[in-house]
Amino acid sequence: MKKTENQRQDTLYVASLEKGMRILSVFSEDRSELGLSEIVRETGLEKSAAQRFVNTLHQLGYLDKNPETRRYRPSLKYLEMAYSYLWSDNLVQLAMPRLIELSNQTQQTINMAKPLETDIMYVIRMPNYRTSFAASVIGRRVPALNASSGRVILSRQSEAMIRACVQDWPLKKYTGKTTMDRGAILENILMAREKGYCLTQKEILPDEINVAAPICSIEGTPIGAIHCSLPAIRWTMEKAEQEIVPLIVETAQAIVPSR
Amino acid sequence: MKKTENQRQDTLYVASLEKGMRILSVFSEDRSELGLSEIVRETGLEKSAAQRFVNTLHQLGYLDKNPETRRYRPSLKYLEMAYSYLWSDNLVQLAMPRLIELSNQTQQTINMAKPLETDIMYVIRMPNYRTSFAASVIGRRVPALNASSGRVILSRQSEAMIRACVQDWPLKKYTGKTTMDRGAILENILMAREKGYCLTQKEILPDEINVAAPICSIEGTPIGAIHCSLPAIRWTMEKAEQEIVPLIVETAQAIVPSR
DNA sequence: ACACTTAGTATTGTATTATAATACAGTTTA
DNA sequence: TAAACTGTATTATAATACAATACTAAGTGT
Repeated sequence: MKKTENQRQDTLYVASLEKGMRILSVFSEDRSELGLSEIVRETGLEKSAAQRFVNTLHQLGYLDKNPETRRYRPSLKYLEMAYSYLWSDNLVQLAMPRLIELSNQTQQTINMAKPLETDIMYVIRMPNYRTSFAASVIGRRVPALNASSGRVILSRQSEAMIRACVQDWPLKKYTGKTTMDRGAILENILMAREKGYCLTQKEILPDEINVAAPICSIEGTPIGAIHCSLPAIRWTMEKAEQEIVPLIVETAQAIVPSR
Repeated sequence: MKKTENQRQDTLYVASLEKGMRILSVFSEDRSELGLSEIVRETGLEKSAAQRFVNTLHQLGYLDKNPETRRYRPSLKYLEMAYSYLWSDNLVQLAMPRLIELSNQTQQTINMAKPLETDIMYVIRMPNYRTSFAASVIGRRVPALNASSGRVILSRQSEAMIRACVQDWPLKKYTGKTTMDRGAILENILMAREKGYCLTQKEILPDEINVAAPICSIEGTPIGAIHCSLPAIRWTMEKAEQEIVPLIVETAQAIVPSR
């Protein structure tokens, strides 16, 4: 065994726990069922280590085991954790009733997202018409620069910060129409900065118009965004601006977390 | 230190990981922000142990730390885990578009739940009018006997099994109208067994009528349920039976997982 | 403003516990 | 029918998690 490059080798760091969590987190959108050897491959752990940790997680109920195939899957405990999170986030609690209301009014798909590193993560989703599965589940991460929510959150930062982020942050090509031109993205964000909301088109899904407005703390720092997806077949940017924007902006502004 | 009652003391069980998970899972609906000492109290771990594990989980990004109060909260990683779970569950993937459709048609609150030990857990929720926060988030657990979904899932088991469960499983008093009479519950379930759906009233929320239908595998074993909540002010059991039941039952029957 | 309690943090020597290696047993592939 | 691959079980070793304890900071009550 080569000496691992573990800098944080203080006595307050439990390496075993890290390995266990590595296994929990190896399951993902495209890795939803894994056998032991696959886990070994994906995590880089020793076979015997993987064996012990998987076994433990199975006994604790975090991984379901298919006795036929001997492969593992995330269990409902994964969902229970989401429940704990959602209760701990008072922004979610504040926003929930208003988003339900908004979803009712507009009869469109409504989301709330929070910034997470260079991404945004969807924390509330209320689909209102047939969309991709990915677009209907919470916990999804998308590069902030790709999403109207991410852009409108960024738009509340200093202009210097915005420029830096637009330059450095990752960007992913989702559709043929995904803007990969960082200049255009900067322009879009600066526009959002002026107007107080962000409009995008066909960035992540081919036939979708998106409207987003920022949620800010009392001090003015952006902590999330509400966003509405509209089918581009039946909507135009102009119509969205007239009919949807006011509702989104008003709802977002009404959400001001106590602290 | 007394010799712990750890039966499963085989070499394939990593006790450290268990302790770490114990900390992750101590956060819940009513424990959403905890300091170190509180964690010590709630988990029963040694102070120094809690210190190490909390520290590790914080460094790994699973716990957010408020530098002011030095208290910890579940991080967005908790949500990311839900995302992994949802992708791994093909029942969820199958059901999602149909539930969106159903939510559209009925304009009522639609849920999908799965059995989990003696509870059910909500895995999809689509609120359509103002409800309690608890009723709008996934991952929530409710005793199976309390919920129409739980009952309708049970109703597809053998009558012997039903009787046993109705006798033994836990029951929680949510409202003044929550049925604590196990005889009445049995009757309700047997009725559901005949009719193929379950109707309840004011069991968990004071002004709510619930309609549930089972989702079964090809072999006929119940693996989940769809359920609709109606405000009792505007609905009666009869109206629900006429207008909602057919839609719910049809949707539930249309969901048959491949294997 | 005072001691006083409670909270979080840092350090260390020890042995308990996680460890890697390896052997074994089923399954699928050629 | 062998070969290559899975998952499972066992063991001796030392590395790592451990509890104790001391320290510091922040509240609490008188």
